[in-house]
Amino acid sequence: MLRTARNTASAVADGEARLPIDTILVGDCIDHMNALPAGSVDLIFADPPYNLQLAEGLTRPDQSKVDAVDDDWDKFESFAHYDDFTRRWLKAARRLLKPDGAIWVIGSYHNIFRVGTALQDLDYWMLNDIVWRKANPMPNFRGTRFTNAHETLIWAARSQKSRVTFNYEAMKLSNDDTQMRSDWLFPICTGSERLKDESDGKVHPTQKPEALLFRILNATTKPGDVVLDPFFGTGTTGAVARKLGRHFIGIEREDAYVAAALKRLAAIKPVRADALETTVPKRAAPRVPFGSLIEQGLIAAGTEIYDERRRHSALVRADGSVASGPFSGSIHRVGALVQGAEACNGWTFWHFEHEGLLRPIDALRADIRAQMQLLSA
Amino acid sequence: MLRTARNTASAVADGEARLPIDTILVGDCIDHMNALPAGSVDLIFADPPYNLQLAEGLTRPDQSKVDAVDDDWDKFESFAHYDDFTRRWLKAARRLLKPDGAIWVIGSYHNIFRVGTALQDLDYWMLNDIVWRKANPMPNFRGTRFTNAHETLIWAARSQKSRVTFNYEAMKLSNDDTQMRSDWLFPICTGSERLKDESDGKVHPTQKPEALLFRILNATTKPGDVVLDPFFGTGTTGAVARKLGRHFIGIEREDAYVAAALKRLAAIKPVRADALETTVPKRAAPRVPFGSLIEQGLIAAGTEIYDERRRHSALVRADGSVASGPFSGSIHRVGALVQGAEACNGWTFWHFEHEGLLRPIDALRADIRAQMQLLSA
DNA sequence: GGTATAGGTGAATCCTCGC
DNA sequence: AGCGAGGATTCACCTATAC
Repeated sequence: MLRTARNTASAVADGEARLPIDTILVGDCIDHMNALPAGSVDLIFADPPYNLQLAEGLTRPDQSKVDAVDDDWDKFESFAHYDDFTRRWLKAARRLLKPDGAIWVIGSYHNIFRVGTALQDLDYWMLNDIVWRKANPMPNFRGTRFTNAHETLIWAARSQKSRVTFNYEAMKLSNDDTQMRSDWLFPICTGSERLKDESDGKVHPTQKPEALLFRILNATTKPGDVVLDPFFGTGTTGAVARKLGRHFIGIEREDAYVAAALKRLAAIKPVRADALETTVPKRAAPRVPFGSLIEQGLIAAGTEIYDERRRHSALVRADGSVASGPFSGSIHRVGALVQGAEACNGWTFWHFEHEGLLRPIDALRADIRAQMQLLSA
Repeated sequence: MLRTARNTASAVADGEARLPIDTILVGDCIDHMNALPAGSVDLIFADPPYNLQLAEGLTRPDQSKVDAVDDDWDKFESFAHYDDFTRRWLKAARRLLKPDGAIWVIGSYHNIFRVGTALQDLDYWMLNDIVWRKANPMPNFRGTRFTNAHETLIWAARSQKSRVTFNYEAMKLSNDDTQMRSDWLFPICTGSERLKDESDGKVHPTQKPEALLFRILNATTKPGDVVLDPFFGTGTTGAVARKLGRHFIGIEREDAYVAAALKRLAAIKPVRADALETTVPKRAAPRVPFGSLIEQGLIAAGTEIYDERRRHSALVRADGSVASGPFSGSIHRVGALVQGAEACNGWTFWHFEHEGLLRPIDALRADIRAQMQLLSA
């Protein structure tokens, strides 16, 4: 029997009539996932039990006891049991994903290799492994190993042919205009962000920082997407999803975590809608054929166009093709041919003369797109 | 039939009468390992094929072709075949290790999860996973994923009860007196260190940097130890072992690699024991991209920011971009656009309001850096 | 002889749409 | 489904050449 805790009046969209959006489902994650409709979820974030094999009673050099993860939910009899559990929840998760859906799983060296192998065996398609470098990891108190200063995340598509969401431009521009790398630096979750119980202890032993989820959801979901977290804990995924205008479905077994998550989620304020807007990336911008530049008089048939260094030139013809020596065809084809290259982006390769300077013809396309924007507004 | 290439007159120690020390064994690594005496090796370093499964023909944005790893030795029919190969060589390797011996294996997300699972299944005992962060990785040319900027190493003991060598003090000393962490930063192998053939091409497609092996051997072997490398390639492990006064046994199948390794090893001069200390680069201030200020809650999405004289303003958006009138993009890009300038340092140009006063957003970056410094101290 | 510019390159599972 | 065409995409190094 499944119990459902609903924390908000949920706006249920068409076609998602049975999807318990912005809700925590209380109980076993495999049972709950199997009861949800197939192909209904955009992204899954999972922070499964790590199967830590800790010896009893780790103490710090000052003899104080380390509050280790020793909860029952992290206990498995063997790798075989852990693998069985892992494969069952990953299989249930895959059924829930839309064809272009993706999954994130976080883990440590105790379990991430089992998870990665299972993902590959279940025909997920690996996209990246990401390293969360902890700014403030727990030191290795015994001085017997390297400080365990990172955790590993796997980002995988539902299948090899899935065309997953990746907000490349957002990642790049938020990273001082260079590509976001696979190694991320964040502090662990401490201070006021860390949920405390009545006796001021941690509510959850492995609460993840919101910054981590912020980057994940920003990078691999769109506003309005549905994000499922089968190991919801105290609801970090839900909290960030709400802030970012995404929907969540949480599944959690422990009542104490559910209670803490509900309280936390009730206090979340979504960010302003206009702060969720993103720059339209070039690849999502409407297609503008070169011919329409000529039709609209932005460039005249008979004009000569050049590459940046004037090593090549071509003649713009009335039918939207260009000609250069023995070659003629599209701006792309001719750009490739004159260079002896396989391919070429004619929009950035070719330039026209304007007040003695060369400007890429892509600037004219941008003018047309701006004009289209105005007209449709 | 096994062939043996011996590059030096080897000093054979007592009890190691049959151990081909400081030698390259030419041929299949599993055959060779099975022919060596059990329990005779202190450490194994292995850089096995990664099973990359690359598609045809990746080009850079400038249309130049990427010289991919397409060697036959990296081709496997399926994960099952790769697993079978992995388990066979790891089993042979384990037989060779002394009771307190250990192994290092390096890989990428294509193979490292298979390797890690196999290690655990074969009763190796995992000690750390280590992340080699590449200072200069190849970018993601298509803008479809995060830059694959690291590789993963696993350090594992022969068994749970092995008492492995770990030179904790040496690591701490060489790391500004703080514990060495599990994330290591090194450049990839380029320049004069990279072995070139007659036509100036690379001899081996995946030559590892000596700095990586330096740290590994410094951390987990003692002078005089025997280090086996079953995928010897052009002999980085052997070169560093000799420099550090350790013995090596290399196994390699490809004659071209063996020839290059022999030539390389012949030129190695072991350094004096007292000169083994490595110089440690000063830790640079961590780069803090604007997006991480939002992720970490130092500035909220939806906040307005201004230039010093409030002539311009912009909206901070959740994805790390800012928007001002018709412009949106990075803090730098939009700073330039609103001024009509070519470039702009957004960190000093944009300000936020704090108790009625404008403070540059650069102050928030300084806060994050100070916080990270504190946390890691 | 330094300095500026140009060119090359690295373990990479690297596109999308319409016919 | 496969195919062809449009057109999107790069960072930190290194070396060589030109002044």
